[in-house]
Amino acid sequence: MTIKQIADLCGVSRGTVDRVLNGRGKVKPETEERVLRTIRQLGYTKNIAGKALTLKKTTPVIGVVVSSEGNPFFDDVIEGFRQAERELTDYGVTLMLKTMRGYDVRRQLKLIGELEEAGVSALVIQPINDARIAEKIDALGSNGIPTITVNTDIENSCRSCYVGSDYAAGGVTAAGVMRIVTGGKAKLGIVTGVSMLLGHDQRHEGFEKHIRRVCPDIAIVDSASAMDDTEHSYRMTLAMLNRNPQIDAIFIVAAGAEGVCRAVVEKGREKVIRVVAFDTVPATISMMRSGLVRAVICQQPLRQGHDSVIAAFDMLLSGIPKQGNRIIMEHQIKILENL
Amino acid sequence: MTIKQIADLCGVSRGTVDRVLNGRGKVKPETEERVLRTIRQLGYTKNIAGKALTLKKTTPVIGVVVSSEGNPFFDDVIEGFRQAERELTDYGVTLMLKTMRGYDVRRQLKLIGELEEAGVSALVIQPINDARIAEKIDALGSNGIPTITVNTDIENSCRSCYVGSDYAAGGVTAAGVMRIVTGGKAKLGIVTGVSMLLGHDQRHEGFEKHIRRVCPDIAIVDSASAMDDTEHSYRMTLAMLNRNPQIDAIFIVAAGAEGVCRAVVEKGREKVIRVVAFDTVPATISMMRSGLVRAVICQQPLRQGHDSVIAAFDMLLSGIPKQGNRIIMEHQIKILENL
DNA sequence: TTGAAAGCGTTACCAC
DNA sequence: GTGGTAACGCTTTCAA
Repeated sequence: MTIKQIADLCGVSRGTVDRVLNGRGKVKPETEERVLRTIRQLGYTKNIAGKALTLKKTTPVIGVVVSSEGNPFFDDVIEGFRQAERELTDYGVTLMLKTMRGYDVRRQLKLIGELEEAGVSALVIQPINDARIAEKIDALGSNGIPTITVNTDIENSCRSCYVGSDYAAGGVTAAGVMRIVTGGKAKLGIVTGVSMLLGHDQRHEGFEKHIRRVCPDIAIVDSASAMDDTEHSYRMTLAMLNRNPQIDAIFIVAAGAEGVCRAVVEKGREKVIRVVAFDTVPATISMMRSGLVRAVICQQPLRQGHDSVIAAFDMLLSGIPKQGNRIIMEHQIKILENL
Repeated sequence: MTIKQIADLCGVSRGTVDRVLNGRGKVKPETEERVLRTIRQLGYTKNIAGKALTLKKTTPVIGVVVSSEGNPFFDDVIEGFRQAERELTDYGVTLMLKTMRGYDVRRQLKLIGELEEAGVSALVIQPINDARIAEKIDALGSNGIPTITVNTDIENSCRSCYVGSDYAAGGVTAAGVMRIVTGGKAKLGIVTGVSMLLGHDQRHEGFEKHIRRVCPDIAIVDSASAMDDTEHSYRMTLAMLNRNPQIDAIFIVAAGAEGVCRAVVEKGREKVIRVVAFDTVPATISMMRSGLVRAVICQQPLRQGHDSVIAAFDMLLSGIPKQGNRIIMEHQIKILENL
């Protein structure tokens, strides 16, 4: 079914059908009704090859906002953005990337505003889980600018699609890895993440619940807060190890592995403590090589970046996310051999 | 740079540039030279949006040949084929799927011939590693029909792209999993795969080499041949366990996990023997649930199917595989928690 | 409120 | 050998 066929069947012109399909108004109600009825009966879907060709004339810009500064995990995500951008050159699509440090709502709102000013056609954003951001996303949506959330999702907003991992499932996977690495027996310390991001708490909870359920001999003895910061996680871990010298395993919920490991080495416990962490950033990888980190759970940052931009493009092309409104990355278990 | 721009610059028509670009002949040598020179200088690449639109008129068919019968691993691969086919409906692309059982070269040649007769525009094939198949692939190539190899590759042919795993690396990953699952100490039996497929030997070799290099306390005491067949692997494993009652770990190189496990249970060794296997097929999954199989290495069959068809489509669209001539699936380590 | 026509980039076909 | 034209499906613009 093409627009032309619909038009012929209804005895109107292609332009009229286009106006109905895209809600551009200025169509007599009964004409609109007639068009809509035939569309419903014959099940029209926009042909993306045709749409792609016209899209090129407008050279659409996709805006991107991520808290990547000081967070090496995002190096790969951004590489994924760029990879997708290269794939989309034929469609005239370009990216406008704004990076920030930390999780300040006002700052994020400002960057979104700048992109809006610049006239972007779609948005890819790693949202802070805050009502003001959700509101902004909804406002953009009613202006015809779809938003894709990447890496972390946001509650109570009408974002078009989330691209990232299932954090709770990631926590369960990490628990399984811990089970195998420790042989099911350990005194465990947990280093937590950032509660401003929706995922970190979910991951932590998934981990603890599963450990308690299937590993009676793994005791969670203490926890420390890393705040996604190397220095902070170093000091907190050191304090934790001073409080609990019997700890022989550590789970790191999010960033901060470098600080944790420094503390472990400083206490001379690197032969005893088995660490399970998230994300294959350079620091984690080198500590895996040294044997301190036994396994890492990876959430495919490159693909997150790539797929989120492609999802934004799909929104421009067809108005619906091709793979549904949640594109979930599987967690990969990385050991020395498959780094 | 578009064909029209090139044409205008050379003072020829679009048709002529098209003939030069696609080698359709009937162009005066000096005209051709002129066109080629400007193309080289200005770096023309075909616009895929434009090409896609014309492709639709020809409703191209992609032919597929896989040895899927009796091999549940391929259920997911085929699901991936279908998923890609759905994504390509807008381009008028359809699939023509031929399945076979086992690895008979003549049979595979016959199926390829049938697809050629039917006028397919591109081929996706799980090739038997045999010179006759390689020849056929080359012959198709010179007739303008590109071939994508999926799941296993073939030596000495000019296939356009291989989509599948790196088998040697998969063997190394499996060795790492075995190292962790056994704590680095075991009497190991190996159940081998099918030597007609290029990958199985590579995987086996990658595994053994790595075990010998990093696990001095894992002794490889015996091996049995499974031939990708449940019955056969059952009998061979039983014989192996009778010969070597001290075996307490088994690595299964390819299919046949069900037979292996039956033999282990029959010998009453299911509490002692730790199995590491490949591919998350239903039988393997249920044995993982029962605790006999400790971990499975997965090579992303769904994505293999999907990406190979997309790669074939890319060949039709742009003449080169978008992601290079090797699309390598990462191996995923599956434990109970991330099945 | 609607229709007609041009254009996006490529290819196929027919005429010269 | 070569050029012109129509076609793929959609959007935009201009005219009515």
